[in-house]
Amino acid sequence: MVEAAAKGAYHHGNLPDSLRAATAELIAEKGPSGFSLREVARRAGVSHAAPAHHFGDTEGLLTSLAAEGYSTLADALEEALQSSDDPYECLLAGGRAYVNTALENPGHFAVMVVNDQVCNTDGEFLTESMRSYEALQAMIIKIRDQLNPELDVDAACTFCWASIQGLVQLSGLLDKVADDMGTTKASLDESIESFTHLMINGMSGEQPA
Amino acid sequence: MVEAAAKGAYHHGNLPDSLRAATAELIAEKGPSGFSLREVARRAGVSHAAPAHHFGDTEGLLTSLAAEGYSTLADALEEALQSSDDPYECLLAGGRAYVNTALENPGHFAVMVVNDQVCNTDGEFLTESMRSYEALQAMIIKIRDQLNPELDVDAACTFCWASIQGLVQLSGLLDKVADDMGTTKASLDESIESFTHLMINGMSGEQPA
DNA sequence: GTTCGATCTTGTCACTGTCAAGCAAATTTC
DNA sequence: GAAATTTGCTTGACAGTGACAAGATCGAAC
Repeated sequence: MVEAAAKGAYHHGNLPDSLRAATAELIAEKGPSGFSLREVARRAGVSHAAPAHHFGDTEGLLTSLAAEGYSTLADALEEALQSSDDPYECLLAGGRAYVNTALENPGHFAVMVVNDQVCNTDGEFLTESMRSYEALQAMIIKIRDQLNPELDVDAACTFCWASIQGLVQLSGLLDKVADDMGTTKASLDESIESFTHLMINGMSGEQPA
Repeated sequence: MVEAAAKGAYHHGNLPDSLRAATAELIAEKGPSGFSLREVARRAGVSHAAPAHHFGDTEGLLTSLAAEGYSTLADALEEALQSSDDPYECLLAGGRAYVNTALENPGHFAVMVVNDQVCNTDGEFLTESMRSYEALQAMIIKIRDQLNPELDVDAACTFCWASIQGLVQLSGLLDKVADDMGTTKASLDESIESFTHLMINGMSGEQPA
């Protein structure tokens, strides 16, 4: 507690962080089903039972990884939220932030989105996922205030969240890593734009220029 | 091949079907991570290696289950497609069909949506998932023809698919089974309506009555 | 410099997926 | 209608897994 960095200086250095990193890397490489506590321990250079000491069990480790992912996502969304006052631009920035974060953290997102091994009542998990949700909510409120005063904010939030999450999934970002990160990223950028347009104007609305 | 029903009459009766059913039940009970080949074999009353004979390995069994799920979904979507000529009513019927099928087949949907243990290049899997996608596409074409001639059908399909899939996920239909099926079903019905409205009119559009 | 608690290791257990070999029943072949 | 063959399933084995218990080792506090 004396030094700033000393907080994380254990025998190993900082095992919890190393274990999370190893887990993210492993899942990004082999997919969620390729995960194993023992392999993670091996990669971090510790014995097979070391993870249990910090995270209890598999669920504990994966939950912690998911919380870390939501924390990163929340930061990105909050930044996007303040990037513009125009509701369309703001939502677009949010979509880009979501997708970019997913691309940069495939191992995290694989456990964040759908994973029955994650405890979604965990404190830090709840805090960070709520922070992400609230950033989205603020974007939707901008839309309500400037475009449609009668908009049901809750319904719209669920709608946007589901849509963007579905997009990330459909793009195959969650299984094995996209080896063609380049082309994936390019087509995703287009998708984000068409999604944003459709979310705001709907399928019956006028088309973009 | 002589009799109609004889095709499935093995020692056990019809092991492949029994194994799929046991798998769906097990996953619905304990979630995808609670699945085990040996537990499935136990429930079907056969030895631990019996499944391998029909499905090769875990991936084979889960892929087969996913294909079965998409087949059911495609049937439901095709029925919804023909339920109305009104594009809004048709899409609404499609959304209801999707959600109802998911509710009635939680074990199937848990492996259909996101699962790196499913081989998505499998023939039957491809056939049935394409059949589902094409039913949705036909709905979107109705929208284009009657509401918005300039609609990008492919983009709209991806959008709808992602949205509805995201909704099913967010509703927690894929983890553990919803024990409160009643209330879930009711709130889902509302969600489907608001989703359909938002997909067609967008967040900036006029609100429903 | 001893105590004490946090960090990590070693050893073990029941369980898992997969493979190889064998058995039994059904179907074919003559 | 018996022999041969294919199909359906069982038994046995092996390396790997998650979780637990007990012990070792290190850092810090006093």
